[in-house]
Amino acid sequence: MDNKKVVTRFAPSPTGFIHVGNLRTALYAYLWAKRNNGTFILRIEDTDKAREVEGSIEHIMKALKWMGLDWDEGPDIGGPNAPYKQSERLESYKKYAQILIDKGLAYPDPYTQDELDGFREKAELEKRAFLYREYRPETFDVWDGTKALRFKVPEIKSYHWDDLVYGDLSAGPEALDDFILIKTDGYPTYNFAHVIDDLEMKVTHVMRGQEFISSVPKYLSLYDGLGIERPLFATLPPIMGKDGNKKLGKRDGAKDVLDYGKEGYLPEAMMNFLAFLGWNPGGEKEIYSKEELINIFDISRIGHSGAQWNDDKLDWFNKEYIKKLPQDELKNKIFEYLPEELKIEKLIPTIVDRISKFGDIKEMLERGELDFFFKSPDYTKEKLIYKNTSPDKISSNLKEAIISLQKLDEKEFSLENIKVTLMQIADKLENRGELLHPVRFALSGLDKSPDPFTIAEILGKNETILRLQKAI
RNA sequence: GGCCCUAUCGUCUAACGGUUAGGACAUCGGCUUUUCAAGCCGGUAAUCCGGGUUCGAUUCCCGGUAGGGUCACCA
Repeated sequence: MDNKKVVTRFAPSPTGFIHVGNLRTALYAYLWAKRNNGTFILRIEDTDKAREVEGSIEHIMKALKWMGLDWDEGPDIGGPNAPYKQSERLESYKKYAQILIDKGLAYPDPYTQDELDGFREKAELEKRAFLYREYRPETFDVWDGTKALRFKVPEIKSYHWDDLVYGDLSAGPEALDDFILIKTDGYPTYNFAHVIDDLEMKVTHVMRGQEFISSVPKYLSLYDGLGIERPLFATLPPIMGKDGNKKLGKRDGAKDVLDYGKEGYLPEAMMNFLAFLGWNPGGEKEIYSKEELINIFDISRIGHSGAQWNDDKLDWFNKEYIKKLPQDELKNKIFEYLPEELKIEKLIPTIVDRISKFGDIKEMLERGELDFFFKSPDYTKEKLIYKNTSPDKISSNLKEAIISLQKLDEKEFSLENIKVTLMQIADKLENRGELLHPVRFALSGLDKSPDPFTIAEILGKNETILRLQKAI
């Protein structure tokens, strides 16, 4: 096993978008493959034709690409073990099904759906798990494809196995049953298909969520029945919803991965955040680039307990990554969310300080926080007054400010110079607010706004002077 | 109900028998040029409970409790 090239796979079913829980599974599989210079496979598990949603394969691929999880083999690019869609691998499943039939380990299910429902209902009434194998027929018909093909569990026993994350895992014989290999529609079940595919695609590490633990004995009995070597298992702890009481799932509002992109989250931030949801390299560093994650990711440090989804922490990660963005990239990103008249470079620092994701810009605009730039402020005289200062005093302060600012020429009208100029006046006052507040208000007309120096710099000399004169 | 998994601040986690139980997010307080934001500094806050094992348990074992998962011709 040690010398084998590491092969991992992400195997979604095309039933819609993938959410962040799915994405973390993909991320871990990706990181582990890359860490070991191995292969990361994308395989589409489209065996449930009823639930299939059109366009989801493209959607899923788009989501993986968004976060930079490129696959080495997949339905679009092919690979040595193509095809990578289960619906195109029916011959393989048939072949292995025949092997099982020949071994006497597979048989057609003689019961109707109603009969099965009856058995299940009975078990439920008796408050015990339903086990099909208790109804296994004595003699098997020849399978002609019109009935579902079931696996005959070779040996009913407790299974113990080793998991790379959880260590020793076990399940009682109740977990073992004659599950369906091939459905009446001719497609295999996940239980059967994934085992065959993993074998043929030489997958070495199967990484999947905790919800599969109780199914593992079924797979183990199938590996045994087939007489094939099984891969290594790495079980991932669940991601819980915001309330922390349920596994994250679509029906509880788990969002489409691509929606995070639309809201202005950076893929690097999402990757970093997701990597840390259930895994931690130890130590106190938290910001890790993709390359760093690849170098340090270790299956054995994946946690065992469910982690609650936390938007605040994601926002924090995102802000950290926004701050690290190169100027031109930052500018492009921000301008994407800005109307034409506000695509002003001077505005960028003011915006960056006030957002954690680019989508927040939309809300800033809605709240009118940037109105000062293109609208001449509209306010009542009283708003200019600072505490108990008299209107006359305010006026004379503003006049002094204008005179001083006039001395700066256009070129000198920088944040630093404006600040020095205004502070010189303000410091002579009993209260700095007697100047700073009216100036800020005259320029912005807003109760909450950036500081007066910043606004003045953004507006430029002419507009600043104009608004101050108007205020007087 | 059977089977299985889990349990450290509100949240994500570190500490793989000996620490004043560490960090981050959130929260609270302070500072910085009035407001807002950002930034900086600081505070509050945790080993689920009960038994063992041990000189010593967050750490190992058992039992409870709580939470989660699973028992499909879904994956």
